[in-house]
Amino acid sequence: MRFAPNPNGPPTLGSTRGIVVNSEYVKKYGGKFIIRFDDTDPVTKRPMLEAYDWYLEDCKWLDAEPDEVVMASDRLPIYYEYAETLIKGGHAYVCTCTQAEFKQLKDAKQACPHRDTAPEEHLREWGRMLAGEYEERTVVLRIKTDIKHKDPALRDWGAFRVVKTPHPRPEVGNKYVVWPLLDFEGAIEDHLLGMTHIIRGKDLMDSERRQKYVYDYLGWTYPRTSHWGRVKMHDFGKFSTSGLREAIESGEYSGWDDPRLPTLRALRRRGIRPDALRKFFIDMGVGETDVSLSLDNLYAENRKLIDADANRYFFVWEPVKLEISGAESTVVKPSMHPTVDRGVREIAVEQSVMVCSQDIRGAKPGDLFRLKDLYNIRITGEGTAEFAGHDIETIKKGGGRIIHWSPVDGIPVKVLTPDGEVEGIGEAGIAAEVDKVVQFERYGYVRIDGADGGVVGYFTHK
RNA sequence: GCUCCGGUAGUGUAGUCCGGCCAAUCAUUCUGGCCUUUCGAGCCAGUGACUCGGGUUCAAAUCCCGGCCGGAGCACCA
Repeated sequence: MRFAPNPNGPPTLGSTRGIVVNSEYVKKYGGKFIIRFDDTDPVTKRPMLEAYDWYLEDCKWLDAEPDEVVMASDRLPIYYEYAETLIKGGHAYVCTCTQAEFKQLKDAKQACPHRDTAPEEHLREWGRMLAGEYEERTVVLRIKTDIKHKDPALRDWGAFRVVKTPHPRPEVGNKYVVWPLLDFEGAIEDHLLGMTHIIRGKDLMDSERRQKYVYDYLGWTYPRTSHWGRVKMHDFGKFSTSGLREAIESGEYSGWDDPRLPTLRALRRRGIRPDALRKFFIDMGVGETDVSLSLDNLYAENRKLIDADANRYFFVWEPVKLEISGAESTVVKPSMHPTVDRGVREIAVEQSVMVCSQDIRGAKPGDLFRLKDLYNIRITGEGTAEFAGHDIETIKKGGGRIIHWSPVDGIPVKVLTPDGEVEGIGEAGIAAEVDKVVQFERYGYVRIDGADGGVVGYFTHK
């Protein structure tokens, strides 16, 4: 099995499906998992040097460490060799039609003038291509299929073109001016790497039919294939790698791990666990149906994994101060977790606390509230309340609400969410949870990213 | 325009190849209940689907034909 990305950006939720599903088959049935970088386009989908490592990192994180890593840009001489074989056999030809000319002929099921000249001539022209004697977009090597094929997508397709922009990898640089297109590179590699099965997007369905011509000419057997449909994520808008890159460069996003992005780096930073992602994609299966999915399932899986480990804390957003009269100073000790015994936290309270403004908005004097783990209060005015006893039962019977709160000397906390930033105040203990996922009660799970100069958290999910 | 795929509850999925055991699986969402000093977790219950029309058959989600809807390919992108 293989996963064959173009490293022109970091792995996203979409790539994850390829990584997880392919690697899962290997785990289940044996065989090798190979990651092959299809980095044969130095211009339109120019690879990013950092992204090679990002893919490897993320694969490892996803428990999908490849048995082998191949970079297509290292292997151009191999592709040239097979191209030559095909030319000699009369199965490929050098075509100097313009794109528009060829399209017109192809749509009319007509061969172009170059198609039927002698292989020796094409071999000579191929040599000139490799020598750099042709400019970009003036020449292409085509694979002969059936120019009258009823499906226009299968008629004589391009296998190599001229690109004079240097490749971003320094070890490749400007070594080559003739680059293979995906259908050719992939066809050769899948055979050479001993691929028995291919699972990929259904946008590549016609690739199989095109590549089969090459396999037939070379006497090879095509791997077994299956395809999955288009994936739309309604939690994220439409995005493309190049579009994201622009938005990041313009400062719209903070980087490739901005919590608003569907990249794996962002999800990791938000505290999504790799096993949740694996389960999510394995459960999704490999149907050819187009899916429009919501991340609820992923979040639900993740919640099951993190809940037992997530310590509870109070975090108050849109904080407002509430003065409480008649209460004694005290230190409360709420537990870290409601069902798992992991000790307690200590919070000192004098005559005031911070609460969420939305909780007391509209409250009238006389309304009863329970400050969770502390005591009952009765509202007496705008921003003021009075102590109303310790007995939880009165709240349960009287129907007052239980709300959370924060000490007035708490620490500032900023949470980065897919919908923007939320600022507030929280317990001091949060600062000790860096790199862990905690649950802010009545808010959601948050991964604490840093605590220097105020706590910054990445919102995981509710 | 030509060609190729697909269509099971709000969402994803099992079942479709080899018709009956499918008044249709699982997960999630939503609703309600229990429990609980979280609007969290756990437990319980409920709502909710075979795209439509025809055909074959004793019997169709499953096979055939047509319509409708959705997606993809027809690049010197991957």
